[in-house]
Amino acid sequence: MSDAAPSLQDRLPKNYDHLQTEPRWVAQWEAWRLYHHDPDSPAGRAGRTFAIDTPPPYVSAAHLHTGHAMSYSQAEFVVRFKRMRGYEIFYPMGFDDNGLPTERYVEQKYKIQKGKITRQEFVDLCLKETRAGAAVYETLWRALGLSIDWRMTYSTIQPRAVRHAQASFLDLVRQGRLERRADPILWCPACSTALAQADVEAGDEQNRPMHAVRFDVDPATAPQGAPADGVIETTRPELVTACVALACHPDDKRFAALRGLRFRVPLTHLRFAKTTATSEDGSIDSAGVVSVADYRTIPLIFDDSVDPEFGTGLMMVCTFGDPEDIAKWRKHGLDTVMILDPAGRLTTPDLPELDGKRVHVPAKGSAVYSEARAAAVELLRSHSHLLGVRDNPSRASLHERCSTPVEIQVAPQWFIRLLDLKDELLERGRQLTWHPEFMRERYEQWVQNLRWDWNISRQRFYGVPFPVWFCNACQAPNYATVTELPVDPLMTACARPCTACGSGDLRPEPDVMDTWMTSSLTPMINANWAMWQDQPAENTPVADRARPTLYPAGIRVQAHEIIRTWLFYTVAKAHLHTDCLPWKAVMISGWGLDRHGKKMSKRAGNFVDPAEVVAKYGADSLRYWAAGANLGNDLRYLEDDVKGGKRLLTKLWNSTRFALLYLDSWTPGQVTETPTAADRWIRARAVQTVREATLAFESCEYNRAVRAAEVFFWSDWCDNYLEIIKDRFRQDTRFAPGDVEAARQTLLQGTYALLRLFAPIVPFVCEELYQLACKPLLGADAPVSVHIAPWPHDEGSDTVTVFDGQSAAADLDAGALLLSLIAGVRACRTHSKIGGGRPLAALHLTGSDDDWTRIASLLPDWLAASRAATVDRAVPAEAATAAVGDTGLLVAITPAVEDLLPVA
RNA sequence: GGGCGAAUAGCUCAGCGGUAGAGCGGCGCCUUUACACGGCGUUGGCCGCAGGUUCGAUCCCUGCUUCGCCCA
Repeated sequence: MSDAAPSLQDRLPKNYDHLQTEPRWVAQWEAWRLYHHDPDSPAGRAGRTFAIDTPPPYVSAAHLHTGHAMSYSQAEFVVRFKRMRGYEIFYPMGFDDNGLPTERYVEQKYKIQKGKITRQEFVDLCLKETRAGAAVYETLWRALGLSIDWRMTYSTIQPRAVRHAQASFLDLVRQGRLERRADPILWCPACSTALAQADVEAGDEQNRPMHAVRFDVDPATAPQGAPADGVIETTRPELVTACVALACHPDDKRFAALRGLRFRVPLTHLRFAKTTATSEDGSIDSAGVVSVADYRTIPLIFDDSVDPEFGTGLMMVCTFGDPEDIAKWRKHGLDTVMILDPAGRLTTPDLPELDGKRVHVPAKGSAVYSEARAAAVELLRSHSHLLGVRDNPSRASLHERCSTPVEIQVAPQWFIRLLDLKDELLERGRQLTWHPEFMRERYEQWVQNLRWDWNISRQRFYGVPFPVWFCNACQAPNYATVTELPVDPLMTACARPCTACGSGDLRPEPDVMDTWMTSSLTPMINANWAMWQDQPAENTPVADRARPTLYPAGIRVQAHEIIRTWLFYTVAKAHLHTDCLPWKAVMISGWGLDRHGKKMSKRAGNFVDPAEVVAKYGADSLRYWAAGANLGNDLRYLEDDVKGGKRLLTKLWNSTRFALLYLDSWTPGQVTETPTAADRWIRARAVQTVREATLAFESCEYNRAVRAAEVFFWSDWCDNYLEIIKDRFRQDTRFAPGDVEAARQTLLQGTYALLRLFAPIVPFVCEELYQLACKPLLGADAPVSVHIAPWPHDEGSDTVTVFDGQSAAADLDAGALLLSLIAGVRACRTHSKIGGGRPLAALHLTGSDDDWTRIASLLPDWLAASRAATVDRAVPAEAATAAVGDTGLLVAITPAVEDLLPVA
């Protein structure tokens, strides 16, 4: 027993207590300002700054689950690695607290609806909830040990972020990228707001029946012998009275005889149909009120886009059922008949049976028969226009925030023109470094399939206001100036008369911006892009000062489902505003799944509370689980895997305890070391492992890094090396002082290397052990914290900085043979039921003279590991033998006398 | 319908041209002053199916099947 045992017991208790340790380090790191960004540090001044852009989560509180903990941990593995590599890190946390998700959360929590509460009351509630939510998040992020600079926290509703969103808007106006026009737009009837293409998702496949509806030929247009009717099939029978044309493929022979005819729109004879002129600025042709004597009649158009195989091959074009309708409406200059109001109700005053009926059930999902559809089907049936109904599995387009089927409305909106930029945006996607590479395809596909310009108007309350007033006299938009930002036109009058006509009668734009208008700017917000033009002012708060060195950022980390939104919009904004990529690389993480492989979510109820896991197993254990994901792949939450993390912590604790047992009260370097075969082997393996882990971390493949480190730690370091050297520290006389010194040097440097390898993944236990076991022995230059210790591999070279970076093949081969010999003895022990702790009288080994020459240098370590006194070539005939790997050699043991006696 | 990913031991997953790996589980042994939250030994597999390329395929190519996701 070491003479320093008492003090050691105090410093390294038998068990590792994460509950006591983790909060202590959170506080200490904070006190040390370990994670504060310092642009004036040597690395910062040398241009070695690494900024990370992580998703500002919606702070609609209390929906946190281990999936969130997973993705933020994964981002942080890379941050910690980069920090140890000597980069000046910029790692802020953001909170996205504006926009629809927060509004819906507030609506549901307080059982209120927009429209039944004042705008200010509503905004106040949103702010209250977002503050509460942010606090919950921050508590968890701190508990997880995320190395965030909390001084740099931003929120998308704070003035700095609002200023960015508005400055972005004005810059796009300046570039002519923005336009306000009345166009058909995606619309959520439940949320009463316009949407962008990215806000829409495909619903599950459901049976949405096809209704066969007969359209009669207008007799006035029909020559002798012409067909009497045409039959279409539709899933939207409630929109029949909004039909403005029938369409078929030009080559479809079945409908050739219908060419030139007009058709009566069913039901429109009951009353006059109302044709609405919706245009405000002339972008829609005004059809005026059509005078219809009896039926409203419509033409047959021929269009390549009609699929002859679909339905009857004849389809109706409504204004508007889907994007295909819009395309044909535009291309053929069709009339506009709007029968749907913003709340999703039919407005057909001439048809009381349908008027006011809801098109969709307000609840989630797409009901097959809404009240409007049921009424329309009944009406069509009673007038003999409904020829049949058949099953038809298909998908609905849903608003991703509320799962309500989207409709199409026409209203003036602000659009960012993007469709003409597809090629440039595709090129940007190719310039970006993707981890993993295959995720680029998601982006490519999304950009290629873009069919809507970006509508950034939202008819909501809680969001960034447009910095715009309209002139009541001439309708011209009047923009705020950049220096006036942030501004809320609802609260602040325009500072100037109308620039177009000089009128002083201006009204604010009531809409707010799409939340992604702000979220797409996170790298620019972090760099304070909107302040780049400002004069540097001494009294400008640090948070508001321009930080152009942070842009473009080093890396963006996010999950795959928001490639089409967050990633895409951010790339687009950076392209438009700064003509570059917003970050050098992007790392795409997967989802946290439940044990059955389904995505974890609050709504589905299959979530696990990360705070509970942290309390039970420690943040390190949860992080260890998160590190198990293959990059880009989803990861199941299995408690057993978290337990595996706990096992690792315990093992690190115990092995370092062992090391300290023999390092305590040791002054390094007093004796010249003489490394044995085992020392040379483990050092070579350490170098090999560092190299492997570094390469993995470099490409964001943290799971490979962990695996490499774990294999080394568990199989080589603990199971073999530590066992081999135990005898060196005991009474054994086989080893010279230089051999013991070599073991001590190896213990210290190996432990230090291991703690650094694991530090990005399990930062708490590594810090604790570093402080206790390594720091006191590393001398005056020892880093304050393991988390700013130099990574044991130089960047940009192949230089491993532990054990002289030597990894000789001969040492590895010798070590492999040594391990085989040890395993042979262990097998013999098992056969003879003799525990590993019992000394053996002798080892016996077959083999030629050459074999024995080869293993001569291994004998001291082998005997030590086997706790045997001697080894010879006389294998007893009666002895059980074991093979030595695939060498063909056989090993046998002679137990100590006391082990021979109690054979029962 | 198009795209991406996955299919490997009972379970969860690595591997990806050269005789199949880990963890968990199972079985047996060892209570050994770092660790029983251990250790040692051991048991588990036509590496989804069918072709092709190759001296050699779990790995590359083609087709198919099933599952997940993205987009029509």
